[in-house]
Amino acid sequence: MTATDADPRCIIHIDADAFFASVEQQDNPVLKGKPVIVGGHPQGRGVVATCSYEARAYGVRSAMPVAQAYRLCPHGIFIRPRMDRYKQVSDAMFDIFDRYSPIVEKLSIDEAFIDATGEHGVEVAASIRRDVKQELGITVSAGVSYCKFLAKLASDSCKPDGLRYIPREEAQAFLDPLPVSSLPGIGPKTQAKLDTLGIRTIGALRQMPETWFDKFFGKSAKRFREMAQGIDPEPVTPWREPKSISEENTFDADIHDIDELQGHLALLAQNVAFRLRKARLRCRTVGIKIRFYNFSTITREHTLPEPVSSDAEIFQVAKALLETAAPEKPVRLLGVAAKGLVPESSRQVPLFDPADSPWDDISRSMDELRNKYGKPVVLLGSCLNLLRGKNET
DNA sequence: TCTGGGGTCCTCGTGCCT
DNA sequence: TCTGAGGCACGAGGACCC
Repeated sequence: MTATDADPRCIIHIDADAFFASVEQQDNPVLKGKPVIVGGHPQGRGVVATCSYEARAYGVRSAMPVAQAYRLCPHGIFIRPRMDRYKQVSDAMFDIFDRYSPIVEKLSIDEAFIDATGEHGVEVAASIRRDVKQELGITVSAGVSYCKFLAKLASDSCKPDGLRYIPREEAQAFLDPLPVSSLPGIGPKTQAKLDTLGIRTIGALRQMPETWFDKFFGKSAKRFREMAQGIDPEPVTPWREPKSISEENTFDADIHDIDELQGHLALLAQNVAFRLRKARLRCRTVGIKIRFYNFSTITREHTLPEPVSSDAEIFQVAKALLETAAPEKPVRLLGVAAKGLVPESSRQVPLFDPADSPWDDISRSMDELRNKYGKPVVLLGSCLNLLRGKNET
């Protein structure tokens, strides 16, 4: 099969332009036309989440340390992210997508694939762009093609505020000169390895024999070989079950004290457990992540015989893992993850004791209080120790 | 330069069981 | 009883994405 074979699908990829920064500029028109940088504090450890195109003119990029962004653009307007507000605008944007197709795959807060098979894709994409601009005041770029990854490459190539269609007969000519890193799944490490072999473009990659793909990419060989040929049979999938829920925190200053680490761990465990219950899920595996002062990172996890979702049970496992890991170097980041997710109803109930775990009742009561008064109102004992320490300073 | 947070997927090593 | 092969689950870590 080649890119010229019949594939009757029509897929649109929509990607908001500098989403967080655009929302900030829309909410506060004084910011329009100015270099807006959304991310951590300029004197802190954060990175840039998004920046306006005015900031990009100074070399500021996403994922760049904020301190570096500050050096490049000291007169930039640095804003802390307001995720709740971005989520609101995102929901409104997805409501617009839903008007045009029942098959919408959410890739992230500001990006989606829309299956427009049977429609005139370019006209649909143009209408969506117009609606989003009129109703929400932000611009989105759209790519239209017969498969997902080409639709995405199309929208990437016309940013900002553009619309591009890649028909089947032009796919190979479009792909061949692009760098290999344009293919989803080829990041800096794989790109560097390919570079040492002299393979720098998708066209060069496409020329490699099938046996070479098998050896280089292993299990993913078929997918990369097909993508290089403009083939991507992946359907637009409206909903996927989450595989894990995690929360992590980078500290303002590295922490050495184990009690203080446990306090942070309790807060993280509690937030993860709260999100699990909100999603009506339980987890079988609890993991922790520790990143040390020198950026070396370790993970530890433990699988339980029965799935859990209470604050106390998740914290107990996380605490045991932290004790096993016994970090001796200063810690800059701590995280807690819940994996092996199963529906809430899947916990086995003992034959002669129909009651849930005693922690379930406690967690339910805590959730009611949290929902009423906000998250921090009920805290595990270890968190209280942490806050007590903070208040004393 | 100095690296966030929340995810997914893959590979590899190890231990257990048959 | 011992040994090796194969399958499987688990755990750790790397790479990647937005």
